[in-house]
Amino acid sequence: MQLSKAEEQLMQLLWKHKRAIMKDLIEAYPKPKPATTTIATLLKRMQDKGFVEYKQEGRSREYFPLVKKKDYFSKQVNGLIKSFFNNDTAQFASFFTQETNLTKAQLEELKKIIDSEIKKKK
Amino acid sequence: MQLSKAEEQLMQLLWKHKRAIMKDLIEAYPKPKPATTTIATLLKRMQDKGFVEYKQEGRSREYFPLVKKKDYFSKQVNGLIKSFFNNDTAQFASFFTQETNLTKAQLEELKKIIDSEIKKKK
DNA sequence: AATATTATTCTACATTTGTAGAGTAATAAA
DNA sequence: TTTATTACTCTACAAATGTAGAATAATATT
Repeated sequence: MQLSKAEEQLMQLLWKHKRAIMKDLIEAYPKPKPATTTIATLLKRMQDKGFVEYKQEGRSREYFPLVKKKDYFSKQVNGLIKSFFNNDTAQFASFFTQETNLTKAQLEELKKIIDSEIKKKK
Repeated sequence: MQLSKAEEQLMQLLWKHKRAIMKDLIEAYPKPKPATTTIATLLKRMQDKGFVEYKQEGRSREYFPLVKKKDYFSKQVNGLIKSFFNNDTAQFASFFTQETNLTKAQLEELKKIIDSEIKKKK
């Protein structure tokens, strides 16, 4: 099952905090902070979906992510690549490189990374 | 406004066909083809959202996309980069390069593309 | 102890989404 | 022209989502 938009936003906060009680999470929200009950609902749903767990800590709970941000992100990107490039990762990569506004310096940087990846693969 | 999952899937078909009447679209669906009315509903909603338009062609309509696949895709990727990498495209790029299973050949290929991009920027 | 504060759960409700039947108009076939 | 077929629109409805008030339990204040 997937996280909805609102859930994903909250997940980002959790990833950032590593572990957090509801209070912290709400504080982390910008301007029109949602009601505590809203967050409570989201956390509960995220638990049901298996993305979050908590540990009772005194009177409150310390929530923490069950899935790594990296893994979640990878899944997202792969989903995109799958539907838009028919799973051809390389095609995506070249598209990305050409369509994104990376500066020359960033491109150089990227090239360096790719080079070291190539070496690793060897 | 955004396309929902089902709408996006239909959009992919439209992008592939360039222009198509409902019949073609339904045919393009795999195994458990949705009811015609389902597709009709989706097309209507997509119109409301401004992603699709049609031209009456005899007794049926020829539907066509109003947004380019490329643009739509870019927006998706940028959304991801924004929420996961705080808008740091380069960081995303390096992450992508390291986490994706590109073969050595694909990496070489990508490197070539990046090189030509670098030259373009120069 | 009586009361206020917190942290959660329960319930609720408006939207959005996925799916499709019923109805209708236009056209084609008998 | 009577009937069947097509191509839609309208209406419907269950599930998922976004949001939050009311109720409750546990704890902290007065």
